[in-house]
Amino acid sequence: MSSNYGNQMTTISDVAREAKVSTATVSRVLNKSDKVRSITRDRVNAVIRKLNFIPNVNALGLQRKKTKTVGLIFPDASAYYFAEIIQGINRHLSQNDHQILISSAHDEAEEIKIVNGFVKGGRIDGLIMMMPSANGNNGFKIPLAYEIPEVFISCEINAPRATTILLDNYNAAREMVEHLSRLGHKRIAFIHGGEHNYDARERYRGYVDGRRICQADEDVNLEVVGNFTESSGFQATLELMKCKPQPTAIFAANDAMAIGAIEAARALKLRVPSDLAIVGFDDISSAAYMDPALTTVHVPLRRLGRLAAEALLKNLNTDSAERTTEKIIIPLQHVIRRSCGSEQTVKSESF
Amino acid sequence: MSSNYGNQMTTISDVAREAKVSTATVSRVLNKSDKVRSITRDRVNAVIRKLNFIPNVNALGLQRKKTKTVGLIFPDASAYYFAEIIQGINRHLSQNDHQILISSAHDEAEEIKIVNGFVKGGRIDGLIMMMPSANGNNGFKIPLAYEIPEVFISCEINAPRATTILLDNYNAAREMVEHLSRLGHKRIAFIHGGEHNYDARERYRGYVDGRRICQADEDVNLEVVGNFTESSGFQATLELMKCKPQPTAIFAANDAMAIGAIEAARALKLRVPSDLAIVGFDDISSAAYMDPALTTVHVPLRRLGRLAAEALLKNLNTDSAERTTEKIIIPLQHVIRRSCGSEQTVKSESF
DNA sequence: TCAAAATATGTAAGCGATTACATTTGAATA
DNA sequence: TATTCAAATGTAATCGCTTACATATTTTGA
Repeated sequence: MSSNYGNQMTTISDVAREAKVSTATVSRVLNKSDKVRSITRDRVNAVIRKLNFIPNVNALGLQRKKTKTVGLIFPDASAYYFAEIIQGINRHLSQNDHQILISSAHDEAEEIKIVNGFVKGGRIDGLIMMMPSANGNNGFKIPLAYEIPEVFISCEINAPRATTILLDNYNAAREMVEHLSRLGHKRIAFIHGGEHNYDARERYRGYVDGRRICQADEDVNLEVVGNFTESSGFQATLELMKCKPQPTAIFAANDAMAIGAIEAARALKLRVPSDLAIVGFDDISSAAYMDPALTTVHVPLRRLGRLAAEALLKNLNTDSAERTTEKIIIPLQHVIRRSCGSEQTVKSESF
Repeated sequence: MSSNYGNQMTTISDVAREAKVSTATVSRVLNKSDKVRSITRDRVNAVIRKLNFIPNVNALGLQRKKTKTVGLIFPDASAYYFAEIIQGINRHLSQNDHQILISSAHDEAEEIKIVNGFVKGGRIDGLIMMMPSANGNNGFKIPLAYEIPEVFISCEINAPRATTILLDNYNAAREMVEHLSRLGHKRIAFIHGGEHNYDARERYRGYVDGRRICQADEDVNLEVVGNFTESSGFQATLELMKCKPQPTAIFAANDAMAIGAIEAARALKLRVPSDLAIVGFDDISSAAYMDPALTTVHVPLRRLGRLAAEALLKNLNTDSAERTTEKIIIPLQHVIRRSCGSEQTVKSESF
């Protein structure tokens, strides 16, 4: 049983002994202090290389109160979202010599517990949180009290001295409705992603406003609530098509539900887009390969991740008093494909 | 500039002072030692709760040589794979009070550097590596020298005292060919995933053997190399269909390439499955929703992740001398849908 | 050449925990 | 009540590193 780091950890003392200097000097070399004679520096560096010495992170963290580690919290749900964003974050952080500690939380109580452990345990220097279900008024207060830099992705907490990164869901959704309207649709249905989700709420808001602006039908029967899964999109569509008069277009709050909607249309022997136009949101990778290819809104998830990482790094060496409250909004672009029935801008998918 | 943990970190001394005991006693309470009088224990616990004390992880790591952290290395590539597996790992580890430090590496040199930093830096207690491109003979030696427990996912390094978890790609691929053969196909083409990938090589091996067993055509023109992307599947299919006589079935080494193949068939005005049967491997979530729904092999990625986490945890408190070399092979199941043209087992996709 | 100034290096305390060992406490026994 | 001994608690060293301060060395200038 038990075991320490297993093999011999080389420590700074080993290096000092071998190089015939004190640990202080080794430390100065490691930290690129300028007050070391170059001949000494070379000797120490040679030993460091020879022994393959890497400073112990725990000792560093204990002493410096910095761990070069960033915490990343995300909900269990959307694997695709998560995977893409984390890829963006990861790339940028590792290029800047920082590590990522991850954890997923189902609810806010769990989230608070995790963040609490990370921060008070001295594990992390900064925090990136993805929690679309949070909304300022449900008591999500604790993490904000900590004085490490924080970046919130897609949630509407108005966190002072933190950075919030949001997608411009509202305008993209409104413009999508306008696009459908220009194609002649009057009865444009919407499959909601669920009240508890920030992105979903914003997309819905864009839909409602777009519908009004275009003077399309404002029938509440044209709105059904799904939960971002294919099967909910399928069910929602069956529901919507019972409505009289039937909708001629369906706008799903994400691509997965749009795929379910297409499947449902097929089950109902409706042709997409001629009988029923269907559009989504996200531009997942398969959207371009489906039949018909899905008209949707492109969401640059990796870029989102990179922006989050950049924002965090910027604040990592900043005293909390100097930090500002920032909100970054990412504009979104439509990708017009076949499923909306528009022929005007059919981009040839470049294989 | 600068900043420590920001707000007051409560330390064990704060607790000791407040509870009027020594830090040793607080430590004993924290570690559930039985030699603390219950009245003292209660008093200390009350203070711990009152001050919201959480032990500093760096101090713990320095002292105990254990960080309750597991390193997770994966290649940059396959987001879907990664996301699913990590979800499985994450769930199991967090239930068992362990954190995950992630990093992605493009090549093995980078990988070695990262692992080296993690291990010698004292950051992690164990390691899970996903690196399908590794193969025992290309000098991937260094991580194996460390004495922390290791789990390798989908790679064929024969690591002593480590656990390797593999998918039963070979048999699943062979059986898929047999299935196509039973449907009457003689010219079964294969889109390879690339020589550098373990899963791809195994699937190819299964294809070759299946083809021979079924006495299907053994024409090298029926084999094209792709790279696991949709577009490579598209290109590969255009290539394959130039072959005379044309293949009547295409087996793609993963679903993404199968999707590209279907797209290509569509471009060539071929109907799937009547003109050309197409099958994939992975069972990605959209496979069931495509048109036609994709016949494929289901790969239980989350379970794979959980198994990896379990295997690692099991070894975490085991001395390296007591560790055994283990190999876990996960059997795979086919999912027969429409794209292969089989009507015998069409499972109704349950919405 | 020698003192003063400037620069390089060493010494030792401390970061926040654990733990071997020493000491105190209190219950049991005579 | 005094004595003994086990149980409870405290003291201080330690983990690997940084850094203020002390000391040693080199450089500079007269």
